[in-house]
Amino acid sequence: MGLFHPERDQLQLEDVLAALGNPLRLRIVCQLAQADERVCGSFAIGVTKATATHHWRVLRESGIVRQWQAGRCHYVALRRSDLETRFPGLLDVVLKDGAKDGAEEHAEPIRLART
Amino acid sequence: MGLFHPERDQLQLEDVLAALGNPLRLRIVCQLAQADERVCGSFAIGVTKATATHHWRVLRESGIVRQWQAGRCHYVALRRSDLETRFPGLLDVVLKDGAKDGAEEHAEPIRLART
DNA sequence: CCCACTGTACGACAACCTTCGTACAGAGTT
DNA sequence: AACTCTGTACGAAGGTTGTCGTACAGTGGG
Repeated sequence: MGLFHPERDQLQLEDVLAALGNPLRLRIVCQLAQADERVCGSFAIGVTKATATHHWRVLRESGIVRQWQAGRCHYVALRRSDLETRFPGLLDVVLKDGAKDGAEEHAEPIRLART
Repeated sequence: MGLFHPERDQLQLEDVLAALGNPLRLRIVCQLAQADERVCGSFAIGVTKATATHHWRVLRESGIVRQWQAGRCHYVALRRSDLETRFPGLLDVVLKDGAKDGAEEHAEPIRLART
């Protein structure tokens, strides 16, 4: 069950905006921007694994993130250069705004709800 | 029955992105950007009046456009400076992308479906 | 080989979104 | 006053989204 990733020139602005137009996904992207890559499970997003999988899929299929498996974990990274090529400036706008308010991760993470 | 408009400092990036994350509204915004203000009914968007009202409301309540009544018509305009102040660069990104593909209005407008 | 761990697959459910038709409200015209 | 025109209000239908629980698949460690 390979993970679908759209090619850079298939990215649709409308899909990217729709993916970012959700508070949870917007926070995830801002958190992710502070590292080059991270393990999916390391995010303190306060939803179950099933829900998290759903949101990762939306982010991946809109072309915002790339995911790959390594051992038991899935890694995830922002597709910075692809986004910058197709929609120059967009990521800057989003991240700059996210930096203002609660983009920082909690010192005491919420972790997944009920595992 | 006044039309609700959020203040500039109440605008939420997430709402703006969600509003733009719809093909119809994205096209409307790109068309609207080519003029300072326009009559709502002058857009060739191919949906009924009721549906158009819905989309104008989403755009208005997210803070992307301002609407006001003059005589029988409603006028609409992009809130360029408010958007630029709160999310600098965002509108540029969106309009630049919209300029590539079908942002131009049809010479032979579709007009409303079934009036 | 069996267990623990990370994440996906699937099915369910409620909430929301998009669209429409119909009815109505307000403004201008005749 | 009656009519037209633009757009809103409301309710309904159908689709999509966000969330969850449960079950399963793949990997690595004992």
